[in-house]
Amino acid sequence: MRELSNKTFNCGKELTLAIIGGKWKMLIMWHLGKEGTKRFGELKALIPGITQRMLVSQLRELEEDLIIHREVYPVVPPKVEYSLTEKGESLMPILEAMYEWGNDYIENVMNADSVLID
Amino acid sequence: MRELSNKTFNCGKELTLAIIGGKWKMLIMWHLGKEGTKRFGELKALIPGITQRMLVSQLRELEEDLIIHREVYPVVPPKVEYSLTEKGESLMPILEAMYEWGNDYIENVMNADSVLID
DNA sequence: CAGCATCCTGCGGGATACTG
DNA sequence: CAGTATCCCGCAGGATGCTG
Repeated sequence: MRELSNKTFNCGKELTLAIIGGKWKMLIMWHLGKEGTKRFGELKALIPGITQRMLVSQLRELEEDLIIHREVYPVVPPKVEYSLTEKGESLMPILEAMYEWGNDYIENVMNADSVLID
Repeated sequence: MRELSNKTFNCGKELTLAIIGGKWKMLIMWHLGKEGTKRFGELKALIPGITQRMLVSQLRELEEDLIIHREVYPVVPPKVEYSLTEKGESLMPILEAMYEWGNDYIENVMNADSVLID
């Protein structure tokens, strides 16, 4: 389980944070969870600003943590598809709660609408 | 709202992550949410491994983001109490979900019991 | 007791170029 | 198309000492 087994946590929520906390991980999971299976190139197009290097590394870590599944098709040119595992799906309710809490915070606390890129 | 207003986010959940993502923030919120108001020194004692510098900075940021309230009593020696605001309370369900998901992950995926310090 | 002031380090993440 | 391979840098966070 990645370097996760080498680390210690004060509590379960820190482990959760360690898994979803990467710069682009929630975005990736969100797309896979809401829109289903995606190819590498599709994800790259869906996430403006991400570099290939970062997309690869974030995907690898999510895969190692058993959050996503990587399906390689032995064709030329290469075709690789990513999808959420069951464990990954089980994180969606948390992401949704964070999504709503964050949007509410932006509206009611920061009273701004333009903090979001999307 | 701290540097938060200077940054942009792809979506609400990233804002949420930016608020709770500090190294010790969830721990602090957890204690305040579960056990109520705490003094600075009590928090320090409750969170082994944290330095004074980090405790102060994490508390300041949480305060700036309106997650916790800081009550200063003008006495000698100083007495300062910290508690969750309503906004802070509204985060507890998310922390609890993360707590349970993480513990479940540790048991069923990592099948280990000793990853946790606590 | 509840801080602030400094100094320092690791590593998460960006930019760029190359390839089966 | 879906990746490696390098090089590089800012800053979150640790260590330590001082103070009203």
